[in-house]
Amino acid sequence: MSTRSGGRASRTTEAFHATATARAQLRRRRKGLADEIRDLIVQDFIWSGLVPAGALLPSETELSDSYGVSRVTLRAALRSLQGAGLISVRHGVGSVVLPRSSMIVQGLDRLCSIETFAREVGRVVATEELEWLEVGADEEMAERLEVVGGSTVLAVRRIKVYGGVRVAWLLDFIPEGAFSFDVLKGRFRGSVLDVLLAYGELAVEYADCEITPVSLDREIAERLHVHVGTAALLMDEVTRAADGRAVAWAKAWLLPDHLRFVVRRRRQFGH
Amino acid sequence: MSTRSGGRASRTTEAFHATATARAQLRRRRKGLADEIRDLIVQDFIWSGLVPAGALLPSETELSDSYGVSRVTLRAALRSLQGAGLISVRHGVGSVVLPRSSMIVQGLDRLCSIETFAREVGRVVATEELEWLEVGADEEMAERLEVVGGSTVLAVRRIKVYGGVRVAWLLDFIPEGAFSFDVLKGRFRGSVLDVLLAYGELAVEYADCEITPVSLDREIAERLHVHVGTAALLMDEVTRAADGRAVAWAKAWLLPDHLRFVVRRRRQFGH
DNA sequence: AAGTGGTCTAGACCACCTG
DNA sequence: AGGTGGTCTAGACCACTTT
Repeated sequence: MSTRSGGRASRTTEAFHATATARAQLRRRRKGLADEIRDLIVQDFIWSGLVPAGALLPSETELSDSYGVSRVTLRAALRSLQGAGLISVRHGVGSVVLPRSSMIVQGLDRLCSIETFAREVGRVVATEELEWLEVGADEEMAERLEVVGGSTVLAVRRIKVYGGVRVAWLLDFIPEGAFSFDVLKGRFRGSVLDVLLAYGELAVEYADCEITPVSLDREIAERLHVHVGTAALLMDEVTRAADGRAVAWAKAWLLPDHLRFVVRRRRQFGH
Repeated sequence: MSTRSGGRASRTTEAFHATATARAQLRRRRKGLADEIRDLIVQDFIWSGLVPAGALLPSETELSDSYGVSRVTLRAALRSLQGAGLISVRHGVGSVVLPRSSMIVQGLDRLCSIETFAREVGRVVATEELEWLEVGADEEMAERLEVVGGSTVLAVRRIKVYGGVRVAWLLDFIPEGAFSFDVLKGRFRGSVLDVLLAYGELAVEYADCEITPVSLDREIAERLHVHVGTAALLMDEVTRAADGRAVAWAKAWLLPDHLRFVVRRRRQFGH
């Protein structure tokens, strides 16, 4: 077997050659060729278990031949996998599949909700004091969401409760036109992000998130039932679709006693 | 003048064409062509003030002709400038020079030093109150660095100063055997990480970093010349080589007034 | 020496924005 | 319509690692 730990999956490629090329013909192009090839590699070699952690993917030349794309495009796909922490690319050696992180805490670089994070570790986060409001965009909202001032924005506010304790105060703003307000309210189960992510047509891709340590002022401290001056993490992020459109602006004040924030910092090559 | 705000700097390129091409011939290649071109663009158009904030750089075709590189390479340079937040590239329009932030923006998922981030935006951070100590590993150090208790550990402490203001208190621990203490001290220019990253043999790959908002206690508040209770970000991270060995443990207390922390949260692939 | 990834090029075509 | 950025290709050569 050519996919043993440490071996290269050369011969495994052959089985894919014909079908991969055919599949590439059928591809929908809205995502960019490199991204599609990336997803195919993940499915065909990593998720399938064909190449286990520690083993090498087929070489760039083999992969580019298999999928019928240029080596430049194939390399863009590998670079993407590297950026996601799925493989490590080593000069003169090959692309090593990395072990899946056993991290229990949520990585900040993953775009998913507190609910999803809790569910993954078998816990439940409750939502309290939920409020929906339709407001006119003030100057800050207009700037962050890239809409004209005064246009309608849906605001959602609520408290997150975990193990009977208030752990976060969340505030979301969704501009009119980005997503149907009615659908959002109907499908809402505590997280705006989960609804947006579930809608493929919206193509939500990423959020640029700024992190600031703050001392809670009276207003928010009262909401969270903690003392004024308690240290908290403020996450301020704009969620964007693949085309760069802003689809939501979220602010979250998070208490560190019950939530841990972890991020894997990786060495960069392209810089 | 073609570099007025909102205008394109077309004609300004002509002046550079001859000299830029000549300079490109003389370049040293150890940095990668795209990175060198990026640096030249920053010097020639941005730092020089030739293209003010809000105005457009010359087009990609013009720039690639000027510097004598392919458009692919030129685009890699622009992508890099975009990643550093110096320009905004807009389809069908051009590359807009962005106003320079007085804050140092740190992409949390990138493993690089405060010094490197500052340098990328043309700023400098200074190091003060530097102290080196060799200590025996206590229980916590032994656990984090995965060494036996009591083994020798090199500790480095210092304050980071930016624009005359104290912005961070840093503490690093390096276990014996991971890296020559003498080489580290000799090459140290303010950042332990930069020395480690520069050593290819060490193969430093990533750091797992935990982020916590804290209210500064008296000891650290005094070091940073701020009030007790000031909000700060505590970053606690273990830096690891490709083979998983721990090569350093760092703790940093960072004041948010002059440092910004951003992270791009990405959707997970496939589903 | 052979095979791998790293970089760069010239050319082509497409999608987007603006007059 | 014309210029801009966005993407992709085929081919070439270099640098690194392993045999």
